[in-house]
Amino acid sequence: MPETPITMPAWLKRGMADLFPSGQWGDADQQLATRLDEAREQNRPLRIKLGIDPTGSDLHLGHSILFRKLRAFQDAGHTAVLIIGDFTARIGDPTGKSSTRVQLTSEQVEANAKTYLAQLGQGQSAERALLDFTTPGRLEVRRNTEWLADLDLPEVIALLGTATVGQMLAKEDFGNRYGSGIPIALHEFLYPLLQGYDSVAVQADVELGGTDQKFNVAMGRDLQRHFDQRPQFGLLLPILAGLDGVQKMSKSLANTVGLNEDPLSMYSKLEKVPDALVSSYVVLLTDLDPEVLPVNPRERQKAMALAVTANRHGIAAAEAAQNDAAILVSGSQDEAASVPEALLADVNFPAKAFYLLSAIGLCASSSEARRQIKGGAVRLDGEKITDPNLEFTDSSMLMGKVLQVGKKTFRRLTR
RNA sequence: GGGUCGGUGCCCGAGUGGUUAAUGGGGGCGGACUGUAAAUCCGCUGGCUCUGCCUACGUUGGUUCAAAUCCAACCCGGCCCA
Repeated sequence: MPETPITMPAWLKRGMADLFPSGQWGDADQQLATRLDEAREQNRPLRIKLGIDPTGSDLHLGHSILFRKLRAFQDAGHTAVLIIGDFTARIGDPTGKSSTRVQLTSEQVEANAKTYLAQLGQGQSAERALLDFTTPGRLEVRRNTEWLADLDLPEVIALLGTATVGQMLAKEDFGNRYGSGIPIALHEFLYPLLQGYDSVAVQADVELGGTDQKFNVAMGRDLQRHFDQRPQFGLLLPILAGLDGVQKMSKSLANTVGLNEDPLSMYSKLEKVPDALVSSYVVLLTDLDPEVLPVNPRERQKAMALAVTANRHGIAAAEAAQNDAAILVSGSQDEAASVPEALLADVNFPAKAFYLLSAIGLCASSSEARRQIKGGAVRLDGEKITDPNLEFTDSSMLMGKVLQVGKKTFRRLTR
């Protein structure tokens, strides 16, 4: 006789894109709410797995969706198991065809892992931290070299034996690549298996991931069964759309907001995300009720940008950023407090305008700087510069002035 | 291993001996407009303290006054065969 279905708490459901298995009825292996309930009764926290590959140095808002959910589990008393994929990262993720796969050294991987942890709030004040690093029992940080580095060939072969080529090709991206003649290296097939094996190694009850991770998370379930463990639940969250509003937020697409960006640039980027994205940003990146947002689309953007920025930097800094963003656009730079500074010490005088822009990093190259000037994008204290070769004889004539490229990139020149 | 087709700028993709930093599209950036948006229109889109110079069409070498374009070897990939 079926039990009454247990409703899932709101914190769990918020933003959720997929949950499997997710039967309305069923025992603790079929229904996450039941498993949560069981955990409470037995006073045994669930183990919530989230894996990250330390292949870069910056985390962005897209990542933070997952960390926020992980944090919600922590706050509900469960154990976050953060897996740093140092093994897989070192081999180099082969996804993406022609790019030479950079083999990261273990030193680089470890350095990246450290910056990740710092961005998540390790060693920082608890209120700003994305994860709870301090409450005992709430966080385990594990590196998968711990169990992957020592697998021997028979074990690897056994792992490979648990899946078929057909299953692999059923995975969307493998299937697409195969279908359109883009090479797939054999060892790429090993990745889902290794990620699944991570679940075995840490005995995960739940694995968090983006919706693109469904295959890998499901693989974890298969492997756990294979190793006589209770299979984990897969809780998938949406992939955050990037600032372009179309593609996923990804550093290589240059449409990200970094977690350690200053409040002003964070706010400035967020307040102009496409209207269609505002609600999803609110749901996925804040605790606000989307219902309470202003109706006016412009005001919605601002409210969202303020909330997300405040989440990271505190409400005071976020409000200052909002204020400064408005001031900067209206053209009165002098009143804005939080304009990032640029050091004139890096510039050799006399300096022509195009060289100045590239020397302080406002433009990617001096050719780029010439183009921007010719395109009418560059202003010094609000006054348009039209001649790329305009020469500044020494730094004193520039001190304290605000140099601007386009509508939203500003630097205050200092020594 | 054999056959065959192919490797061009951020991406796709033209170009098959000579005003070629290389058509076109996408993307990106900038300008106008606007809601700091979308849509639309316009411009730009290798680098260099730049009236010029340098580096670019898988790699290396060769032919030529001249090569992304011809030749050779090599590297890498798709497909078919084994």
